[in-house]
Amino acid sequence: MLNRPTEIETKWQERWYSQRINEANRDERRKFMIIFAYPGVTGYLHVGHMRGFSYVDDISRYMRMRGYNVMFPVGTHATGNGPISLAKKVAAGDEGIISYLTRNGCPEEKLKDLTNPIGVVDFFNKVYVEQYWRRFGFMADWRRFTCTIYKEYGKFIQWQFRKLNEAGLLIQKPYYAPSCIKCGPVAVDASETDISCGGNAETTEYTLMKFKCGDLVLLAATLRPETVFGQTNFWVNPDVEYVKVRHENEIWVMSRPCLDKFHYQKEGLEEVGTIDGKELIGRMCTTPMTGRTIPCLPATFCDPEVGTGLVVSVPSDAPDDWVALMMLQTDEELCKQYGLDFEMVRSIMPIPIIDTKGWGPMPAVEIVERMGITRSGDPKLVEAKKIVYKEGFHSGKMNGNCGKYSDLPVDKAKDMMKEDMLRSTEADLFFDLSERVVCRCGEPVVIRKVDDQWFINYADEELTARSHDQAKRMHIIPTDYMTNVHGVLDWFRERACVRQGNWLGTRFPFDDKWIIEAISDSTLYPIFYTVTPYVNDGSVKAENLTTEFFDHVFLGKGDVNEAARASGLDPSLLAKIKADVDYWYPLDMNLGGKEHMTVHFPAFLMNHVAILPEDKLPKGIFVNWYVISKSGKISKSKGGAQPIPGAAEKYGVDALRLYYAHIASPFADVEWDEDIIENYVLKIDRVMRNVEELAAMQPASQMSGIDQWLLSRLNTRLAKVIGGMAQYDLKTLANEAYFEIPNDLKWYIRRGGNNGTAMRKALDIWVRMMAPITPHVAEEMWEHIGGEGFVTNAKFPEPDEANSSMLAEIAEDYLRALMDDTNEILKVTRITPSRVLIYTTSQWKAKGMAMAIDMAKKGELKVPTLTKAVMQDPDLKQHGKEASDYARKIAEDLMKRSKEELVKLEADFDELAFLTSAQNFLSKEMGSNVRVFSAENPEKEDPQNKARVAQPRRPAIYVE
RNA sequence: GCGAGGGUAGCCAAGCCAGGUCAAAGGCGACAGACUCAAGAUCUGUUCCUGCAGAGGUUCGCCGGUUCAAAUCCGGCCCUUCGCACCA
Repeated sequence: MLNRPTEIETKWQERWYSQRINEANRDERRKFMIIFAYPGVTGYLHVGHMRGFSYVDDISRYMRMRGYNVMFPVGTHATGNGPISLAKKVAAGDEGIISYLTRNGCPEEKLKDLTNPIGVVDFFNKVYVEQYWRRFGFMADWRRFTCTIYKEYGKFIQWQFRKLNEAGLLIQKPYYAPSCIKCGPVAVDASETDISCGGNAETTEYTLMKFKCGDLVLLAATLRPETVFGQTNFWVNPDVEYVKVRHENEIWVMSRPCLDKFHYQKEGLEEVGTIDGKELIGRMCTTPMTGRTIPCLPATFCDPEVGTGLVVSVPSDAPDDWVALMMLQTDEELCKQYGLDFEMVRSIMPIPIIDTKGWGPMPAVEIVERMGITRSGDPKLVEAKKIVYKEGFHSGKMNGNCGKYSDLPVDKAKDMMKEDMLRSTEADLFFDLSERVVCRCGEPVVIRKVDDQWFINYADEELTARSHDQAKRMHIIPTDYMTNVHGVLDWFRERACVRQGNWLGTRFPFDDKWIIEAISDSTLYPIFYTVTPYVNDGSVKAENLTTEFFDHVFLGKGDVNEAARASGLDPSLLAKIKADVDYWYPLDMNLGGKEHMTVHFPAFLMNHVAILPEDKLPKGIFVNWYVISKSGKISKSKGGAQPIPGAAEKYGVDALRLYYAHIASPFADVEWDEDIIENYVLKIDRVMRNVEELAAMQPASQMSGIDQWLLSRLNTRLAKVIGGMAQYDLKTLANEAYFEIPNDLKWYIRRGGNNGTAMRKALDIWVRMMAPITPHVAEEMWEHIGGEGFVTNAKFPEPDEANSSMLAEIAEDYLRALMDDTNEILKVTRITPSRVLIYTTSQWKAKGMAMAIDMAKKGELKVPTLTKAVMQDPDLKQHGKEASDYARKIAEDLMKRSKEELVKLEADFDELAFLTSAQNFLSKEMGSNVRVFSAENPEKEDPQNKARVAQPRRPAIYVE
């Protein structure tokens, strides 16, 4: 056998792929189609990504060994601006990106290809397929590869959108989206793919309320429109210069940063001048809705960067306002300075507006007092605001001061009052980010209004209901997600599905200015893999992929000849493709990382439900967790993780695959730790040497007890593995095949097993069990033990009743327990034994046990019942108190036993004969002479009268 | 804020849904022994506490409950991780 992993990998990959056993073609077998959610082309991937990918290959290999015709296609997702921005940087000679590329193995001469986005995509497509997936020996059908920017893929996506439109699921309405002022829309997310800072920012919706102030309109931005009835005054920052902005017939006042941002959200804003905050102070303005007159007062906490830089004061419910008001009301000097009438200021009283359980009428006043806050800018105010807001929002009710909104819960009143003010044009909307966000290009990110944004209406009730139904029928792993996915489906709303700007992707079929967005073009795609081989071999071209083509092959619409005419394809080819689609689809399993739980998986499901007939809806979802580094998630954009080819070379592909499968349940994050990987490298090596040594064993015709034991054990393990794999439990497979079975084999050898015939059977089973997870070394071992063909194509072993031997398993368990007991005695007594004497149970105890088991099986076992029965039996009765003590003891013991254990205990197992046959083994193990007697043997040696404590399955032991 | 997960021996990690075979698989580490000139590999034993006879005691985040019986079921609490929409 070869022993260098890389040699083994190369050898078998060449054979697999040259014989094309990885290619999936329709035949009579049951089919199984599995994919992983294709990765985005954003640069080099890292060892963490291989976790989920390798699960798919493990499962696909297992399923093919179980007799399924398995299709495992791969592809990539290149939609978006990732490739564009990468190409730009390479073109600009950015040193960071170039060092990142070369460090990951990009040859110098390739760099020039990476200066354009398509070059980037082509390059990485090759890297993913060759350096990752083929390198890992995947049984993927490479002929089916596709990428989201291929023009044929685009045809498919356009068809998908036509179908969504026909289903009435495309809608158009205004949208407020984060957008770089230069690059267009960006994703604001913590991994900061598009942006260089501000990943945790959220979009906040402010209600802009208008306050008439002479010929001006002051705009106050608020998150709490429901507090209108509690407004007592207006806050202006005296140190800020505000701008006057003409909008239609009004002159609005706001801070300059606000105007800068507002431009992206509102048409027709024209700056017509500026006004100092100081000038506004002391003026009176009119509140919206209530039409009251309130004064403008000075406040330094008004930040021009937040909202409009102008704030309306609700001291009853806003701690900031109450504190500022208190300060002003006790500072006559300051009031004078601004020319304010001190008495007027002092006469301002908070107006209670919300009743909140556990609070008085004015929570802000209350909490400020409780927390001992006395001045603006106190950091405790942040917390105070949070508490009051939260309590009020969730459990508050508008009180009698609130006109027609009285008695409404706060969360309802909030929406109603906002809507009412918007309708009466007393308010407007303004969106802002909760923190500063900067694009990768260095320009700020703002919220931009898009008037005619297209959405996919995932909120559609019928679609949602049907998706729920399908989700219930699906095999969703882990089971937690099976329950959770329903919540997600309900929460799923309209989703913006197209965008403008410099992006790779498919043109929106109804309006060329839009490009279909990155998530919307990656939901229905698994079905496209049924067509890709024909695209890739040239028999179907982009122009053939007409609506009629897809309607016919995917939906079974229309006559084949009509569809052939419309698509320009031969009817026989069309019929063949349709038959393929009907054979392969639905998709049996879609595996993806946990990040897909709230967006990709529901969208994947809903698009299928929206477009495809019932018999083509997906059947399974598998969610896997991450490999993380010590510092947190290994991030694509931040790098720092081991490149995949380097890891493959260093550890060997099979060791890595075993690591992924065995290190933890797929539903837990694991930490990448090189020392742990090394252990798996050793494990693979050990297993191979094991097989080599065991295969050399000479055949024997006679089956001994230990031979039977070995085969029976394998049987038991197989049953467990196959049971687990019904849930794709790769960890159990890995644990049994690579850890438990080697331990069994060790025991077999230790017990003197040396039957090559039995071993041959065992190895045949064992090697096949290893084939799904570590296929390369499994092939190597399979070849070595004389297996036929590829183990990849072999059947997965199944438990064979003929190999099962309960007695053999009972015997070895019994022996182990005896050895453990003896060891414990030796440990406690610190005796180095010169002689060990063992006594098996006496007949009357065996009889008592049988009676107890009988009762236990009927569920009648109780201490008094057994004691009574025992004392009525003449054989037992003669042992008097010893018998009744024994009865109590075994009754207590057996009541705790499971059914399986009772069956084992009941089995007719001859302890004396077995131990006698194991006498030599025990002597060798103990390093001393071991002798076995029946407790009833009158000839026995029994210096300390130990024999009488012997029980069934619990021999007495004497050491000296 | 909304939603979901997790806390198991020195460490990693099964077990929990279907309570009893659980002082709790497996791995790693550590210690001791065998083999070896030696190291490594391999094999054997030990690795919560106590114990000179195979036993007993206390454990599965904390508190309480259900039960003959709880790591497992129920309630509350503490800590922690994750997802939340133009990243896929």
